[in-house]
Amino acid sequence: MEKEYTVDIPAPKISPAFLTQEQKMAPFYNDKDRFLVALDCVIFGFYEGELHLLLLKRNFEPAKGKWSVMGGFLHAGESADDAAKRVLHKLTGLQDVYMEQVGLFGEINRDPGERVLSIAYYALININEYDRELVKKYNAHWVEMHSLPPLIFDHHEMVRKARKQMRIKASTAPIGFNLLPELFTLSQLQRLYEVIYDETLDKRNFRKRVNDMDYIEKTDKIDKTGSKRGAAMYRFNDKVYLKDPKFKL
Amino acid sequence: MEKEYTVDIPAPKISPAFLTQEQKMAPFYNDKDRFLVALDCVIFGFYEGELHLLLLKRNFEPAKGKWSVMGGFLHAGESADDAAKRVLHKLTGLQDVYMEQVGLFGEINRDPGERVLSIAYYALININEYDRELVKKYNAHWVEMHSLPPLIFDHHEMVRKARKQMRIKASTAPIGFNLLPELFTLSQLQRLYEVIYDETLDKRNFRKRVNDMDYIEKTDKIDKTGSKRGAAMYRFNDKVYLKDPKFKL
DNA sequence: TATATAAGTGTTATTTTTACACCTAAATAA
DNA sequence: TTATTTAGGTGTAAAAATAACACTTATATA
Repeated sequence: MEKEYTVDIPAPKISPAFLTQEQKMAPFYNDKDRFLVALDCVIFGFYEGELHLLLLKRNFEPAKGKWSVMGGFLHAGESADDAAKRVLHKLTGLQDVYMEQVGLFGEINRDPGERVLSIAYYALININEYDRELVKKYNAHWVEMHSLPPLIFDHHEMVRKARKQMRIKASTAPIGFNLLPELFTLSQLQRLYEVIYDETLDKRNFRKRVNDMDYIEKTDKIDKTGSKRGAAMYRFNDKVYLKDPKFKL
Repeated sequence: MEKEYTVDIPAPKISPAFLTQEQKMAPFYNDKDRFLVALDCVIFGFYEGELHLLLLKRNFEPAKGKWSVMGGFLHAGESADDAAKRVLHKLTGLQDVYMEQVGLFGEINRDPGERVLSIAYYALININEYDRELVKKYNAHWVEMHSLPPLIFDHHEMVRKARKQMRIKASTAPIGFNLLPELFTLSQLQRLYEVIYDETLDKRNFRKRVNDMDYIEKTDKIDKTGSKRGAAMYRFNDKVYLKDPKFKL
């Protein structure tokens, strides 16, 4: 009568939801391994015409001088996405930031201390808006993508994957605007896409394509900081974009 | 003197590797939550001109009649990728199968029983080669992609994401061949890409492009099963492909 | 008022993609 | 034996997308 619940049931996986209380208590189900799970967040920023990462430098032993991306541990009461948001907020003070999961990193010895799984995310932030006090507190610094220092563990691999995923996404979805201030010039936008794709773009062809996107709106503001002549400032209008969400740059 | 190791150290995450033994023992570090972690594998197969999924049907309570993808729990001694291979092997008897991680699913209540994180993978298998006895034992069946039954938990979301990722990957990497027998006709190949993209393709344009790919080699074998006339059989040559790995269909 | 600097603007050539219809080989039916 | 049926196999031209390319303009500063 209890027999139908023995371990001979030909079910490849028994979710806890499908277990009786007896089963949950039984040794067979109790011996499932449990894991520490971390979140690691690759934070992209754009300034002075270059892509940067916000990295933490350890100024104490051990591993003094090594760098890492911002991380934290997953808590029992929060989803993975929420935990990633918490970790990002802890360092930058920012909320409602564009984030995407990169994937789970699960090599046994990726953390040489104890086994820790890590869920990597990337975030795109506007470099003008983060909390500089917090960043100072964590000894974090903006580092140019092209001259990254040695990173701990598999953080280089995370960065590499995040960078690739970001590039692919940025080509078909208007996520790049998260890296810019609300108002930007076309030269800034072009330079942003040049560093995202890591290739130069033709100015006239670029502007032609931008011109066809109704949701990139010219404002009457002029930016005088970048040139003597001054450049028209533009804005991304997400309401207009959502009416016909097509993007290709 | 012990002071530098207190929890006031301004480090956002302390990896176990960076902890002293004292720290690991301390309550602050011991209270990190640990999680059950599952692997779920979305298995694609191609036959009778349609994409199929290998799904498990529960023929016992609870949730009798509901379906799921193949899954299993992560063990302490294996990497996530290895665990995914183990899970796939357990159901199909196959090794060295093309697999890709889809991502981590981490909503708190995704499993209504107890919290379980799940790392989703997808696999592409040649439908002629799996172990039918094992599949029968697990009560698994091939189900057509266009008429999927209700699935447990967030498995529909996993399938959706796996499907999308597979489609994108298949357009720029020669992964589709994993779904075909070693020798195949151009009609079979075209039909495969039609179901992957979910759109019809022009026969002449398709063959023109295939013809430009030196690593899709014509053999002297003729397939007589699909037509009266018989069709030339082709083979994917990965050695040739790797000399100049470009693919676009 | 001359100079330096980034902003701004159209046209043409090239490449890529799409559209499109008939003949062929072999099995099967008449 | 001949006709019919069926999937296999083949090339060209139009259309669309992409890439190449150079000069004028507005303004601050020398």
